Amino acid sequence: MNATKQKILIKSLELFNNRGISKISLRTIADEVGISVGNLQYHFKKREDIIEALYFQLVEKMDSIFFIPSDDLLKSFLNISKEIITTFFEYNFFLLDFVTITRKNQKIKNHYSELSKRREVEALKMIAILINNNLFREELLKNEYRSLFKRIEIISNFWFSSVLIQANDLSKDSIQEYSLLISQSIFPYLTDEAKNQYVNLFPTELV
Amino acid sequence: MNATKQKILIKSLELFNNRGISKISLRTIADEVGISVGNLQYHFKKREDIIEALYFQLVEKMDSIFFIPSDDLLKSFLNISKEIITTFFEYNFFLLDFVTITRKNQKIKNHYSELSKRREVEALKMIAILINNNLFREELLKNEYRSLFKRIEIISNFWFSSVLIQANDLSKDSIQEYSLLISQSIFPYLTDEAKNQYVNLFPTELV
DNA sequence: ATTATTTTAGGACAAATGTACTAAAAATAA
DNA sequence: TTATTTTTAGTACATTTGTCCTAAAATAAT
Repeated sequence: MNATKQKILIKSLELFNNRGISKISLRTIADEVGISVGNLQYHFKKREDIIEALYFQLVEKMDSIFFIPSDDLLKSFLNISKEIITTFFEYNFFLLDFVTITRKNQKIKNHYSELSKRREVEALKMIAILINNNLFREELLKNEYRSLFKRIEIISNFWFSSVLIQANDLSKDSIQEYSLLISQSIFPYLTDEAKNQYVNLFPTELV
Repeated sequence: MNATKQKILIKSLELFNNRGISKISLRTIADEVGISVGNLQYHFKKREDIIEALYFQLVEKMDSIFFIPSDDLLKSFLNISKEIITTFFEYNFFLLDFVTITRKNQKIKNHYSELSKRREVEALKMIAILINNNLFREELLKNEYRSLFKRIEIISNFWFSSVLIQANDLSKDSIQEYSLLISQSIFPYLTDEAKNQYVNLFPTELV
């Protein structure tokens, strides 16, 4: 990719993350990159194009997460959510303005919607395997694991927001806290055998 | 309260909910109410004042939820989250722009932050009672119930957003779906006795 | 009835923003 | 070297927005 285009994306991401998407005008970006607005618009005709480009960067990174191999089933399942949050962190502006962005950009909205459906299928397949391996218990309620997935999805998408509505900045430290929030939500569904494995993975977490 | 002031708040709430806070200018509100912008500003000096007024309306309604008495401990615990979501629904604009609003308005941010802390204490007290009554099991992990509270808080605050980033409108029907999401997240922490009660409360939910 | 106060309307302003347009400069191809 | 294409800068414009200000109208107080 063109060097200027690259620089624009990097700087935009930084500015969006730090000050919020609505605070960043094209002039601000151009100034920070050290180019003219005219030039900026040569590379990205519409402001929305920058956001779209960043979105698809994010999606690409997210996709790669699901291909990290591991022989330890439970461990890799627990790790995925942490990986997701870490990647989201790099693009947190997007999650902080998730509603605003999808409200304005039908393309992103549709794409995300499809993505989310695919993720759900993948996750449920993974859980089915975990049940087969006697690591997750059987469902006791209807769609119990679909519910679990939905909850994890919401928390992954919005924990940044939930931090920021109270705190004044987004520290990387809180990733640990929030990935624990998700791990703990999985714990009750584990079989006794898997609970032992869990305790080995998070030894400090036992009461 | 002054009649005009009342009308402004009602209309603003409606407009904010339907079109998103950022799409609604003072002119739009004035037009819809049928008054001049000058008059609008006589009643609310700053745009922010309207939002603040609506926020404190919401808080007042939320407070009343926690005083609904019930003799059935588990039932009332499960009902609270549904009540919260129903009330949030009336003010959904607020949750959809939670980050933007708190980013701009330190007063609301501080107030919400304190509120959230108080709610956590209340919730944990309630759970302690439920444990004493043999309805919830003991904690197996450190801060397990604090985590549970946090998750429920995030889901309550952001499920609107999570619906809207995929769907095009916010239907009242989905309240049922999302309150179930929360109930189900509580289920694994119940004692066998309480699980029976749960199944009686949601008979269709059994696998 | 008059005076004072509250409420309303309407216009004006300054600032910000996305975008369109033109022309110069730089890089590349012929 | 010349011609062509790509990249850059700078300006201008239309629109929107929150807020301010003044004066008229309506209401309340005396």
